[in-house]
Amino acid sequence: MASTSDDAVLDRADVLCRARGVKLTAQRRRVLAILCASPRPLGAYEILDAMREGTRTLAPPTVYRALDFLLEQGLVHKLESLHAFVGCSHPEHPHSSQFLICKTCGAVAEIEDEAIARSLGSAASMSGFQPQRRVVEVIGTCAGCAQKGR
Amino acid sequence: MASTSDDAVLDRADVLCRARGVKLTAQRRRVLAILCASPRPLGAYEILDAMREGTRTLAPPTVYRALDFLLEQGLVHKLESLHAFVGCSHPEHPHSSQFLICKTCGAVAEIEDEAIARSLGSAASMSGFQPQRRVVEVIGTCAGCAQKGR
DNA sequence: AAACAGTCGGATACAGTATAACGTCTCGCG
DNA sequence: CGCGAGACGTTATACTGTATCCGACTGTTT
Repeated sequence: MASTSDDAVLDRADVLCRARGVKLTAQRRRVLAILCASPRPLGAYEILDAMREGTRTLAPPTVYRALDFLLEQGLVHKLESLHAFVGCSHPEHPHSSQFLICKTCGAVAEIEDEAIARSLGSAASMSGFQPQRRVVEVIGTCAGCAQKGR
Repeated sequence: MASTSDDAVLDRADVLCRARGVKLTAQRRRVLAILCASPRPLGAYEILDAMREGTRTLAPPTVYRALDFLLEQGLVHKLESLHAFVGCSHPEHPHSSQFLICKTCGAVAEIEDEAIARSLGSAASMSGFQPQRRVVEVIGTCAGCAQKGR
């Protein structure tokens, strides 16, 4: 189910890539579209299956290459604790975000919390460490599932 | 190279497990010893190889079972971004710690930063999210490698 | 001692995740 | 046109993790 907001995301991605001088090819756009249309993170092989809809015959490297590109461009994120991928909710500015992952319903909320970013940064600089990539994932129960659960 | 401090860690682990009424069996102790003796995180199959030294014939489940136990007891941590494991540097108290991972030399520093824990906690509670597990890994360049690098 | 329950671990097989290596095609450019 | 770079197809394979079944050991109960 591709909603209008998904189309909007894709259009924004087009604009971004053009501005950056990189190519959002058909395959890459397709992977992004599939991720945006999903309410939950998808594994690479789930994406692969989705792309095969309609008799296409594709192999894993195709998906991984597209994902590599999208990750580089900040258009998708990888959830390390799930081995899965999500579309980024605000790809315009470079950012390092954090994720709240509900293990009950599988939903993932991407947050961008300044306090977390700051405390991470200062902890790193205290050790003279130069951060390049930040993985921040909190696994637990979302508000909705906590409600139902009790 | 099992240093004296490694032995100390193992002894502390013995005491901890006894106090908790769980068994640090020979296999589990062995896995912990291998992890503690390594200056860098090890993958499950690297641990497996290390355990095979001396003609023993072992299969993956043996290592994964031991790792599950050690993870539950907080004696080792898993680094999601590396698919690898490290010995915990302070297993006495339950804790959620954070990791600085140098992609140049492979060294990992485990830190326990109150500010990070607090900001994570407050971001979660703002969404009504109940955290169970926290994955915080910063990938970058450690002080030593940054020195040499330039 | 015999029977039993529970835990640990050996062994085989397999599922899921990711990449290496090589070939082809296309496009932009000199 | 000829060339180089990038994107993609294809095959094979490596790496990570689990399911399942079974045997060995321990401690307990009768």
